[in-house]
Amino acid sequence: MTSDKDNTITGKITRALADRIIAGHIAPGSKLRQDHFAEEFGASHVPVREAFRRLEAQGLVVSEPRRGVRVASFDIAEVREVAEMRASLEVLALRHAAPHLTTAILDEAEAINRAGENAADVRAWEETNRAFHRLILTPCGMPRLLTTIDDLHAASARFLFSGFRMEWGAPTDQDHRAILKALRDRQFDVAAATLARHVKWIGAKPGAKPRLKTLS
Amino acid sequence: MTSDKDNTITGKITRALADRIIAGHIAPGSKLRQDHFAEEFGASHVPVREAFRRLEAQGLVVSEPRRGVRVASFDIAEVREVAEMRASLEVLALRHAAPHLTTAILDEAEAINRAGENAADVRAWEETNRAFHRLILTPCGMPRLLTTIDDLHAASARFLFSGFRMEWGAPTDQDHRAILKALRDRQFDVAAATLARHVKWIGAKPGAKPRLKTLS
DNA sequence: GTTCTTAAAATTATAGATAAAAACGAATCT
DNA sequence: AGATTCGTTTTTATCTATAATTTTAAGAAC
Repeated sequence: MTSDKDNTITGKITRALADRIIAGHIAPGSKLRQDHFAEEFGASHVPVREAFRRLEAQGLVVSEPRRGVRVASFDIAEVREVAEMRASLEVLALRHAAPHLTTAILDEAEAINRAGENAADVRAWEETNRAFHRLILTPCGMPRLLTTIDDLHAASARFLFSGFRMEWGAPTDQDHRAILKALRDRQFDVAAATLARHVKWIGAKPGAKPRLKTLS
Repeated sequence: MTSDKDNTITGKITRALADRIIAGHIAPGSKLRQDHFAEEFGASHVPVREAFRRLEAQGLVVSEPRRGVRVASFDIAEVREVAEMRASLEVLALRHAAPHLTTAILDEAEAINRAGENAADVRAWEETNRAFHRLILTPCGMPRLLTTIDDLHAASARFLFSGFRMEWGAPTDQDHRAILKALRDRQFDVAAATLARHVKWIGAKPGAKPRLKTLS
């Protein structure tokens, strides 16, 4: 989260490109030409370059000096890496958020969870999934941790959208329910363990086709 | 960790500014004026702006649109936050690195540790401390995790250098030795637990003067 | 047919210039 | 006296233009 509302052109380009990359609209490894996007957004290439730097820091693009930037490609190893990082950090966040979780928050989380079960497509489901995690983790009051988790969520979502269509929904929502129940019962260790397993499961899914190329 | 060797002007400015901010040469909250640094580095302000975006992602500066960037200020809460994140992530890295740790690596780590005991000043000690951690964690083979840890190390170092002069050295090096011993004995859980305590200790140090202002 | 060299085209990286927004200060009004 | 408004000045954000570097392609030599 770079800023509250970033009305600057750089911010708009950053968000637009991030959305496209995450949605898989632009294939991994594609060259991103600054003039192209400058023309598309009706801007010069200077803000485009600044947007590239932000995306680079987010891990969505890789930049080779004097050679331009490409959409970051990821293999199954990196997906697992992101999943493990998420597991560690979300558990940390949950530990600190747990004491501040009110019944109202848990009720809202349950509502989001129910909405996720009826999600029409992967995109909508991912939206509610992210909302769920964000809701129960935000009370930890650790902004740097939350932004790092957000970046990891983006990477996860990218994988989720990229070509591989697995059966999504049921199992994870069961996990969500189990987490909420443990939180209501004040069994924080159980909640944390369930959360860790839940997050890692995404990366360890055997059904994932490893047809993603690694070019670096 | 933007690139291997970043000969571009943006890279040079980024490193120079990061060093100064970490070393405490520029006070937290100070405005960073792009023209000023453009002139100092004999460059235009475009690469300066790109450097700002990188530093922003690293958490070293905060940027308000149309208002410029300021050196990020940090209070004791954020120091603890960074310490906890480091603890979680370094433990994760160590768990994956442990199986690949050779005797040669551990010997080198011990040599670095010895060098750290004779460090003349805080700066030199931090250098060896970072080298130690990096050496035993790199074999995990998780690049994203390692760069995130590097960023957290930078934040930690910033706190270490900022005004507060505590007795450094002895206790942490004992921790380092304990970690190495546990690794040699293949007691990975002990090593991980010691590492976590060691990292958190930095942030929890009661001797730290909380005279750092938070302006946000 | 392959490979090396060389030239041309495309693209990146930076500089210089312009417009717009915010900070600062002075003068005026209450 | 204090507050407020208006204008000046500083600084940011962006655009246009230029230099340098890489990639592409063509042609010649082997």
